[in-house]
Amino acid sequence: MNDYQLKLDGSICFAIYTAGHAMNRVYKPLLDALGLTYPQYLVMVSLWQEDGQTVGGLGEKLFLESSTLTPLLKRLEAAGYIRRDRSKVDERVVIARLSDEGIRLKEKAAAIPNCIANATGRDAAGLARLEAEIVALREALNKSAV
Amino acid sequence: MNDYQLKLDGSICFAIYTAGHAMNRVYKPLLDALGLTYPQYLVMVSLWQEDGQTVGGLGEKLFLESSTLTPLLKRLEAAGYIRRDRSKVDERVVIARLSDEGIRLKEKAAAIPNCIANATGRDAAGLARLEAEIVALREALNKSAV
DNA sequence: CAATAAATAATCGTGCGCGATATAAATAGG
DNA sequence: CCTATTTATATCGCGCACGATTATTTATTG
Repeated sequence: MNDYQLKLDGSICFAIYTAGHAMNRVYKPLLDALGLTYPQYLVMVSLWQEDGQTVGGLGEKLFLESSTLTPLLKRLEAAGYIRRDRSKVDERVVIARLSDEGIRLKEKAAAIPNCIANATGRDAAGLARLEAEIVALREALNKSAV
Repeated sequence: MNDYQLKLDGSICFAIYTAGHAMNRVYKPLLDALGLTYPQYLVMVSLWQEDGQTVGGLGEKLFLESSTLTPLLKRLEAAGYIRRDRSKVDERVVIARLSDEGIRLKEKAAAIPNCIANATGRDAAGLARLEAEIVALREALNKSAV
């Protein structure tokens, strides 16, 4: 029962891979205006939802390692959007907090989700349904990976 | 009508972004056994379907730039899986061809699509339907991007 | 047919993204 | 307490991935 062939078309993984690139191309001009990359934008969104998160906490939410986040957070700090402070309670922990400029940036970013939604050409219900399916796929893959 | 908020959950882009990472984690051990990365695997799959493709042709299929493909193809060549030759007809063009070892590698890779399909926990029909939706999303995004 | 434009790869710089490893702090055990 | 282990972040090396630029070849045009 070797049903699945070595092909690009018909491969859900290739579809996700290329959809991710396509998505980045849509975000790029919008994020350039804010001086952010997409992963940096994700960190900012996470901090706008809940300020003062640890590196590990952000990593769990965004599925990223400290080896990715540490330099990224340093760049956000250099850009003036966040501060990075060691926790007083536990000196191992680093906490990322929004700066005033980082807080102000939220308003400039507010229009982005609608721009992206428009670019997909789908209505809210269709997007929500598809998003739920992709999240379910992600969860299945994450469970399967040892 | 500012319906869409700055949140991670509910964002189809974040879902795709993280699903791509999850997918990579599943592929990694399978591809490590072949000495390939996922983008390298995509090039090999493309060449197994049609040997002797130009850099530009591969770029169109895989949605990648020459600045990504050139070094990647050089690594595949260094690994002994392909050769890179200038076209005799048009000296601007570089053609990637499978080596004997590259041809043999296809058999070792044959089981991978089934492994991945199993990891998704979905049946063939469900995967095909979801893949079609993600491809449609990709096309919509690519059209929207100027 | 020579000057110009277009096409094709390649190069360079920047920023992910991860695995492996290191460093330092906190906790556990004897 | 004092050592051993665990935890949290940081560092390093490698491979994408892209935009901007360059080099070379081919096609076009006056």
